[in-house]
Amino acid sequence: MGARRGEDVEVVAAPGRLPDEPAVRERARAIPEAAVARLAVYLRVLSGLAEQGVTSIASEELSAAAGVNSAKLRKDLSYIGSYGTRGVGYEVEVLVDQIERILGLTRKHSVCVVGIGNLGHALANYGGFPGRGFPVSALFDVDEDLIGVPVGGILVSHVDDIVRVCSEREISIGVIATPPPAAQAVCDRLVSGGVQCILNFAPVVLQVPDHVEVRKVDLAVEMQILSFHVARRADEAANADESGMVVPG
Amino acid sequence: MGARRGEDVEVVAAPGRLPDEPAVRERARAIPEAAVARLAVYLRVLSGLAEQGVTSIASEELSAAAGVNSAKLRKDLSYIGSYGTRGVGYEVEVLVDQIERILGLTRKHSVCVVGIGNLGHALANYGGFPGRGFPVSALFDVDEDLIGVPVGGILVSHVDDIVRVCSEREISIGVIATPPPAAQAVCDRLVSGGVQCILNFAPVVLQVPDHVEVRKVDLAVEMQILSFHVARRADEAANADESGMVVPG
DNA sequence: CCAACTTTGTGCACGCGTTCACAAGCGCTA
DNA sequence: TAGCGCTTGTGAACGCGTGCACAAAGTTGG
Repeated sequence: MGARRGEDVEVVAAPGRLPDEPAVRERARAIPEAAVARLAVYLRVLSGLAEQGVTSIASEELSAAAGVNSAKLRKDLSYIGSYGTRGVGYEVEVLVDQIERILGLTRKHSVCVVGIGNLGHALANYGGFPGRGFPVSALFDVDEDLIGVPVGGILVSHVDDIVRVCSEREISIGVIATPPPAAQAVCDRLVSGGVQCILNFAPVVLQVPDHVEVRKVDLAVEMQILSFHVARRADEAANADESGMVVPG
Repeated sequence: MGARRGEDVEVVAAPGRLPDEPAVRERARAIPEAAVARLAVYLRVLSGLAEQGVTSIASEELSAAAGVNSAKLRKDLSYIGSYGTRGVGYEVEVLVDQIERILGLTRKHSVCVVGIGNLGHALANYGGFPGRGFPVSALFDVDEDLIGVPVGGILVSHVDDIVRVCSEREISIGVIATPPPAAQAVCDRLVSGGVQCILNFAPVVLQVPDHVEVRKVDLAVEMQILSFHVARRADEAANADESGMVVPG
């Protein structure tokens, strides 16, 4: 849900393509975003299973563990190819490899965190991020007292050096954990530094060029959505009440 | 994206309802989740405008500030009623009040945070959460060294006391920031303690009863989605390359 | 080797959310 | 007060994602 996205992605998949051509790359483009998010969840569940020594699993069981229905799981997996065996199920290791390939986890993506406050600290210490590796290879802040201090094994640099450091260390993903007013300026520098994707924790709508992908994690919004549901429940209860409904039990 | 949601919400809105009846409560149920999330964003933008002394605004300008198109903005606002003036725009204060009402922000919702590690610390110190208040009124951890220690002004309690403390302080929203293995047990206790909604930071698919709402914030998944986009871009570039495309510039 | 059973992969239909485009409504001006 | 221009609010069409249900395919047992 970046500032502008999709909008005009007109070409979803080449329509008149030869059927025998693999077209993996075109296929990748056609995977719905929601499915990509679920694939990441499947990957985690599968990794857990692999550690437990499970080698094979059916869609029914895997879908239950991932909290979706089995048809959706199979459709999601079909986006990346046919790696199951009918009558048997899926080989865990094969799925793990294929999902990692599609998600681009075979290459390591260097990450930087900007804003080493409470949240930034937490993110920096997260340690390469759960699951396999997104190495955090740069940290930035404005506070002079923090510059040069190691956090989670990385030395904090000054935000003025974002462009240079990001270029040097080939950072592809930037995480913004600054106060809201600083976010847009930091974002601009990350873009100048060649960062392709941004994960934004600041409650601000970022403006970015079309070639940069933004995802935002907005705690206030999440809380307010929950608040909405609490209110909705309360209203429902009030409604049921005034319409003379008998309380069960 | 809780474990199970929606599924069978058959009743979307009473079909043959009298047109003159307000039916605000029924209306509330019909607001799509995506629209609720955007309403929260509009609310933040509007609050900022109000502070700057702006009293009135048109959909075109507001939508630009929120990063959506104007038609979507107007449709979203129409879900909560007709509070605009044709030919003029919307009164900022009116919109703020109405969105707050719909989101249930008129009542304060007490929040608790479970797991006072790096992330939990950050959340506890977030200070009533951005925008107007979600007072954090309880903190929990297993670590004996943390029990009784004040974090962000609140004393940390033991996770064994979750049920009692949540009941006593009428906590309606629980935030889980524990390691993955502890998440489900903590979740069960929160539910027993009467918590209605859960915000889950642990990379685990939580199982909850139907009457509890779960939202998850999964950093690993977010990173992997970004990774997918990086990979997609790289593939596109490779494609364009091998098809003999001329690099612009 | 055949039959029965199991599970995948997917065509199709349904429903929700987004977008378009315009009618309805309000204010301003003459 | 009538006409004009602007902006809202929404009916309708479109497109995407979800869920169903079944054909295809593979395995096991006789």
